[in-house]
Amino acid sequence: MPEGHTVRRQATRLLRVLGGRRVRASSPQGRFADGARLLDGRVLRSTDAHGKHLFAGFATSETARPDRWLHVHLGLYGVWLEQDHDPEGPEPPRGAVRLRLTAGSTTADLRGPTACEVLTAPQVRDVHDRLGADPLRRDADPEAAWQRLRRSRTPVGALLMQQDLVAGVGNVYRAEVLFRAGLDPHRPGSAVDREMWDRLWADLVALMRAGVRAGRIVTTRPEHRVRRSGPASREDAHYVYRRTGLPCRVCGTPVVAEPFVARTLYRCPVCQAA
DNA sequence: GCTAAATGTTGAT
DNA sequence: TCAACCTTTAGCT
Repeated sequence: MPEGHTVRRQATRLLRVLGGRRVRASSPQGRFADGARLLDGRVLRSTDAHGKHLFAGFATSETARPDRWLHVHLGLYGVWLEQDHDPEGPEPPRGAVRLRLTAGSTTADLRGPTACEVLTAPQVRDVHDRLGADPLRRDADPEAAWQRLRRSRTPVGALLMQQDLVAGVGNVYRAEVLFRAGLDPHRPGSAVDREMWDRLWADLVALMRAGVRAGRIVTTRPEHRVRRSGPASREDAHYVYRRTGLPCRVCGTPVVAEPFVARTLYRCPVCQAA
């Protein structure tokens, strides 16, 4: 589930349902008992997303500035589950719930995150500082990313996944944006020209914004789908991601998959020729 | 019904 | 380089 667009949605959602309210925090699973205690009884004042990292600012009152932040990274399995319930209380936790946040009749359960911790302001700044340009953020600095990319011999397909370069891109957006650009993932960053980088960045901004709106990743243009009208079906959502052996939507060549930097890389060998 | 893989990162070896 | 985190789903039988 979680690439940058998902985390952005969750940040918005969390603020909408729990923002401005005094929150009960607990760790039914027990692993985050100390952290939950630090948040329990505080007011959720703000949320933010940078790449795949979510921050939630908690304060002592409805008007105070946040003085501690919940920092969550979902990793591969992590998930937020929200429930509406009557005032007597939420349903008992299902599965291993690391953190439960409740205000009024709304509860958000966090399960399976890679990171879940309470940070101070300087520590939050440290996390931001080691993250790169997020296509979903207004303060993103694609120029800095370009300056690093153009000096790197690392394949562009690997660079796009480096969160300190571009934040929020995962395996789906990586594969899809490279396909849409007609770019071989193995090409070194230094062999990507400025025009191509600008195109990649603009496409990431457009695709990820669409992902935030739709709540899912859709990268295909209608003319490349089996069903050309209406919302894209699950089968029609991607050009190459998880389409190993299926014909490329543009040229018909079977899509190939290969292990690449500890992940599976999908591409069309013709549309993305070296 | 079972197994493997999955949109990710960290920390140990 | 690999295990761990922890759950869901796709693809088998």
